Amino acid sequence: MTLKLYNTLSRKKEEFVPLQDKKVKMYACGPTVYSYPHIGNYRAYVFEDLLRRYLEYKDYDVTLIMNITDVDDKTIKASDGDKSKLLSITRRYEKAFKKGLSVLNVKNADEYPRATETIDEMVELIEELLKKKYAYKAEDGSLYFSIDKYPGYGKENLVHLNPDEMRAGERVSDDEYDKEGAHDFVLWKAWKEEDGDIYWETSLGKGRPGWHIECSAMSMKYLGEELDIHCGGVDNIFPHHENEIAQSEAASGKKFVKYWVHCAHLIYEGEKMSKSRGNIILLEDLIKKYSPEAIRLALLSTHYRSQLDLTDKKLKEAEGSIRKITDFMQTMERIRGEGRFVGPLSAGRPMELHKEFEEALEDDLNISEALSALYRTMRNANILKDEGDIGKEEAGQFLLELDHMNKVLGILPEKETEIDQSVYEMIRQREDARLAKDWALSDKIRDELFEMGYNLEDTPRGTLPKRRK
RNA sequence: GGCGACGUACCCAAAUGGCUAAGGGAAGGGUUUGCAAAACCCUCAUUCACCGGUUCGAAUCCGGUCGUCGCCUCCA
Repeated sequence: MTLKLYNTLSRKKEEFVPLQDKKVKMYACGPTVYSYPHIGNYRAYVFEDLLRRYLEYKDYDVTLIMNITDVDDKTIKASDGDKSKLLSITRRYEKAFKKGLSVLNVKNADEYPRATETIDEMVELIEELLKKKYAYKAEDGSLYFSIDKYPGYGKENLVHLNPDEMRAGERVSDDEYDKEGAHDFVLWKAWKEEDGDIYWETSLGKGRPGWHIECSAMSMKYLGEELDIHCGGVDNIFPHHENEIAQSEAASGKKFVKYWVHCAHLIYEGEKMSKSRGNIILLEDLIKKYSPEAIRLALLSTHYRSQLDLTDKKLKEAEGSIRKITDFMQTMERIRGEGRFVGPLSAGRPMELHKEFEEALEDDLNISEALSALYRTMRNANILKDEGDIGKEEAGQFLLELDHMNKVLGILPEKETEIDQSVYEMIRQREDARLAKDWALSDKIRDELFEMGYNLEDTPRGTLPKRRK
């Protein structure tokens, strides 16, 4: 089986074949740390995590790099041109960002390089572009990339725009006034008074890097001049990624990225999140009402290339699904550990449904089909359970199936905590009471266990305790 | 104006030329159970925004119409 991914470059699904046998060099655009990340930002990171986990599931050796943009117009504005304030602000939001990733069970990238710590590499790259005449210095000392020198710009790569027909100038900011070409983009921004003490003295002059150059410099630093996968939100396609291609390929003379993979946006309750609407939703807001697993599942359960409308209803549904899955897992755990579930079994072995799960994900990460395979796996097992026709071995196999799928989905706890022996003792007492038809005592014990945090499930082969969430 | 995506049941959401249009949720009915919870079973789109066309055959391809949305130098 081969994974197929939709490549923005070709606008088609393509078979994924890494540049070098089983190694995957993956780069994901990270956050600009000037405020708390909202739930829409996390959708992209959760999607990237799904892709990364699936590649690892397929035994690829993935190296993932994610940048932290800790100096740009917004961060400088937020820190009033005070370098130490810049540091404290960006570190605070970087920390919040990483905390959110861990809450959502997003696996760590191999490196999170910061822009402010990659200045040398960026300068080096810009020097190379100057040498090759792709870059020029404007009157104010800023350096720009000249797209006239790079004929494929906007035509052959990610976007199909005609630079002459673009509505240039509508939102040209004041610090871009002396570019030679209307669409040239800045590589290095010369120092201005409002930048205060936020600047670097380099061979390029006193100033700071432009935004686009950091991703090129960082990816080259950690992954080399050619990458397998570069991902980010669809909004980055133009101009950010188009610019990255231009500057990287101009400097290296090599094809920068083999597969560009972009994630669609998230809207909330049918509306785009924006400051003016006042509907920016932070992870910490949602966490008050929903479990991290449910939030992760809700973010995951719409295909990454479709716009996701996150709603309260959807989150509640996801919460129910998580309960259903964890409940199932616990049932199987108990059966696996329960002595009475041994004996001759007539039904067939568990189906290898993780194969169907895999086949679904092979097709550009078709998550709906994949989740469908998960639900069908659970139903197969539950049918056997209801018929009392499941034993320790089968339960163990179903758990293995579940574990396979969860390696990719990341929506279940890694390991189940032990159930205290006293719980089993109480269950035995309740079973005695039930045999004696002492329903009052039986129900009293059940209530006590409920208070202790357990639901009971009576099956043909005995009672199973399940931890309440 | 240019580039692009989408419109499938009450809701969410797959299937992209061919067996009965996945799966989940909600709803109704039932089985099981001392009761409960959970689970399981049944029902829930002769039809895929609309109109034409191509084809033996279309939700899927082509043309048009209507509607929603994204991008066109802040953005995940």
